[in-house]
Amino acid sequence: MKEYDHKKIEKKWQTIWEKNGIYHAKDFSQKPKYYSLVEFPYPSGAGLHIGHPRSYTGVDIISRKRRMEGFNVLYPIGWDAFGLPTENYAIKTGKDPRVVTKKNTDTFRKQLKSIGFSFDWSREINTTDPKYYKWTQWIFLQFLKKGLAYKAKININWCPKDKIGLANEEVVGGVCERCGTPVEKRDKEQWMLAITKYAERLHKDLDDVDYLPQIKLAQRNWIGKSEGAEIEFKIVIPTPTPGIGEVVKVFTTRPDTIFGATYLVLAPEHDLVGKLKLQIKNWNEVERYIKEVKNKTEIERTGEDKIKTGVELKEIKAINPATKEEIPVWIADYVLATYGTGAIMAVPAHDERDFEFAKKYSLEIKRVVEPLYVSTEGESAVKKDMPFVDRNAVCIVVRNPKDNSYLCSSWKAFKMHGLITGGVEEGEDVIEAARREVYEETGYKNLKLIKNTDIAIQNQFYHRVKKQNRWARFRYVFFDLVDESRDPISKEEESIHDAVWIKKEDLKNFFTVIEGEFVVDLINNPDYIFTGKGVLHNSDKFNGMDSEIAKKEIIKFVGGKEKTTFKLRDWVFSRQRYWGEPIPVVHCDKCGIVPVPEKDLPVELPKVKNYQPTDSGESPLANIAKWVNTKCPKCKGKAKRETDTMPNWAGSSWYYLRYTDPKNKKTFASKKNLKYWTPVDWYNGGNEHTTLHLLYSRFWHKFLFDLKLVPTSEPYKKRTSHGMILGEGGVKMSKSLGNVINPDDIVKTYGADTLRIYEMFMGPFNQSVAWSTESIIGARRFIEKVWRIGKRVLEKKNSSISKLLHKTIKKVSEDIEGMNFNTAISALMILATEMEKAESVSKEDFKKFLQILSPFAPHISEELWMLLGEKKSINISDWPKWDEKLIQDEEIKIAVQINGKVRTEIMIRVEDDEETVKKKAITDEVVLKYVGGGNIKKVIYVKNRLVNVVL
RNA sequence: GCCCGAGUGGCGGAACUGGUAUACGCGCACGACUUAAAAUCGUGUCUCGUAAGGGAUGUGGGUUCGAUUCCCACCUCGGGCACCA
Repeated sequence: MKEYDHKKIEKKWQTIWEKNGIYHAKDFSQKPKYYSLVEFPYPSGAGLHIGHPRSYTGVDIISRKRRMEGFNVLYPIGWDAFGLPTENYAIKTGKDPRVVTKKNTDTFRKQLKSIGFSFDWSREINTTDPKYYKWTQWIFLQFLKKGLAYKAKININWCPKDKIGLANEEVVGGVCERCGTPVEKRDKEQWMLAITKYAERLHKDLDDVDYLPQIKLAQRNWIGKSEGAEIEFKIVIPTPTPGIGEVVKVFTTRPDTIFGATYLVLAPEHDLVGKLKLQIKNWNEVERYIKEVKNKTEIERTGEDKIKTGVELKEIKAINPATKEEIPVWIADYVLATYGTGAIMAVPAHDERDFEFAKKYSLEIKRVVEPLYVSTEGESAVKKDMPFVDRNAVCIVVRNPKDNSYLCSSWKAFKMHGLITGGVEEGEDVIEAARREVYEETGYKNLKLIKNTDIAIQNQFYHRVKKQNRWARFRYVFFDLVDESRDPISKEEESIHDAVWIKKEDLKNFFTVIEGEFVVDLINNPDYIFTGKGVLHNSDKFNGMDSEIAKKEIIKFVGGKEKTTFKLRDWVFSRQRYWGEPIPVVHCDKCGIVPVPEKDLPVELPKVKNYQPTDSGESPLANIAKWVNTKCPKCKGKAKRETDTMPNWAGSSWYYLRYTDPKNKKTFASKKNLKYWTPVDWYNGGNEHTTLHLLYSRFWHKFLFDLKLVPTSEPYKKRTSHGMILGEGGVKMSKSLGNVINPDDIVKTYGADTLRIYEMFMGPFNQSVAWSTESIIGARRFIEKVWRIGKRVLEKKNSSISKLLHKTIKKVSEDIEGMNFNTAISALMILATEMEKAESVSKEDFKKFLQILSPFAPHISEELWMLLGEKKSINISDWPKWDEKLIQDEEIKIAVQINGKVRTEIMIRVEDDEETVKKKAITDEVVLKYVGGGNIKKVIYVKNRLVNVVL
């Protein structure tokens, strides 16, 4: 047998596999189907990135295993070829994007084939192929028909230098991604897709799919569901005019705080503002502010030090529906026109943003929710079924300004550390009570009042002396010590607790009371804003009510209604670009927007001379009169074609459906094929696509489901993601850093099998890892080791290493399912080393090894498999099963710990019972030495793991 | 600021559900084979200590017979979001 020659072997098998079509998915089969999917690549001019094979190998391994398990597997590939880089290249060089794309996909195809992926190449698709985008356009027309595609004037990102509208993805840190110019806002008519109509279902149906938890979370955050209420505030204007400005609707998630709503804020763009032009006394100022906001750049609006600004609408008031009081009305750009109702009730005491604004403009701050601390442990735990006795109390913060320490109380009878507290008697002033308590408990006399706050907490506990459940409200009062003069305190007080001075930085560790955290926060941050749940206060008949319960009650009380709002916005679906699917509508003066009849699809992209957008920011298509001017399909009169194109998310929103029936001319995919193949069983892709692409395609799928065009409501059963491959040293791989690795070089030097093994071995699949050319050699050595063993097995045959083999079969089988490819390979390496050490290895055992190796390294496995006399490809052989009985050990080594430290090991038989093992352990020489004359307190036995002897 | 993810040898990383920390690989050192080198194989490789023994999983606490794993606080790195009421 010859030396291992990866070039020859890999080329040979790739050719044979292709010729025999062993990776072709059969439409309809007796076998169960399995649809595994990877994100199809964007064929850039730079060629395949070293990161592509990571995801593709991972899913290739799963697909290969499934084939061997008897599934009819669909593992397809194609090209997501519309997009910016190609277009920019065309602008620069004047080359036709079709030609560039053809060249790039040819390169990619060749590269992918050289790595030996088991793709079904007969189903290759390309989003820029008119035969494909005909159906992208067709689906768009269905959206249009159902009223889910519409035109709207919206505020878009505009680059004044490139004179072009930018998608959000093209704005990085407030500047144009391409030229670095600060981005401006501009109103422009755009096509929109009403994804928000599906927000609730996109959110809820995540419950039923098997996505990694982080992916579900990211989707949920992006959709941003929040439940709250819509509440109307009456507007009071000096000269009432019927029909204008009578109410403002606000959206809030905290209706429970409405008694603390001390002003109203409208977004500057809010409808009402213009309507009240004549009523607003300071209209000039208001108008100036609105203009200013409109002209703010993205950087100014969202930049680091975004100080809140706003203007009061003078003479305009609103009525708080809970308190019936008049409150001022403001406009401010911290309120977004596009979220909720574009107006808020501001509750500065319980919202950080409102607080910041209120502080700046000296608006009223009214606290209406107070945190509740309930004692549940120890002697002060609240007794069940016992009524509460209400109590007014005070919590006194006394600071010694000399050393910035605080007066605390330490109880003698039990471990309790807190501040000085005490009850406020009927008719007693709070400050008086506070001074009295400090004096009685500590003897300090000269205190200077710093702040009498309206901050309070509520505390439910059991009073162990008075034997009653207490519900106390502690007001916080701040004093500074004037001098240290002090009177002696009573014997009784002395016996209960000590007064101690604690430095500010030590307070956190000192307090044992459950509200200690609150106290420390309060001392560190006098502007304490409480945004949590609690108990209502200052809220009339709702006082004392739990804030969660109060939400519903108050909505009823003020006549509001429960309302769910989403962060998700409708999808801006048009681009003023050349290299995208033309939006298939025409504009007719008489008939308005008219869809292109389905029989006339596709609307093909015409050839142009110049790919530069026009001066007005229209797509270059607008310059081609011959193409633009057309007949109206309805009235046959003059009409103009829409020149906007679709974003490059369009083609990828449904491509997985096309794979099931890629050549169909009558429909995007036949029902029969869709029924057989969908949903996708396992979809793996990059983290960067967990929000947009995944959400968009789920949206399209649900829409098609509603039209009864696809059989399931979700496209993907399972979704996982892979980590990036970084350059050496953990930095990003980029041309400018010169650390780009070309997969071609690796395949040439080390072989595809080595590349595959290395990429799977280098680290956990879902985590980013740094590339290391130095380390590849390990993967290569492993492959060579396999070759050497194969050579020897061919020459002589013999005994069996079945125990380790079966353990490895189990480990590899399970690890593949969990995408723990690195540990699977580690197990294969251990087995290979053992096989090489063994005197001999039987053919049968080695073949099983080859089978479990084959998904990772298909070429060498196939070569050795055939050399061993097999006639049919290893790829369609049966996945080996492990024998549970063979895996069981009879004797095992377990650890013996003394006080949790491993001191020795003993051999036990697996069938030994606990007593036997413990006896064996405590009579062990080493253990006896440690025990000496001492007592053994306890012996813990963890089955087949260890014995811990506690002395 | 908020939300996710991650911190383990010289390096990439392993450790099931709280149960022998450092598997596997790279690198390094020594040895075998060789005229020699490469390749390959073998041995060793967390750290302090001659040893007995001690100390180590970002830092500091806690729970436990026992913590990389659970809880609390903090630090660093990576990614996402960014006034969403």
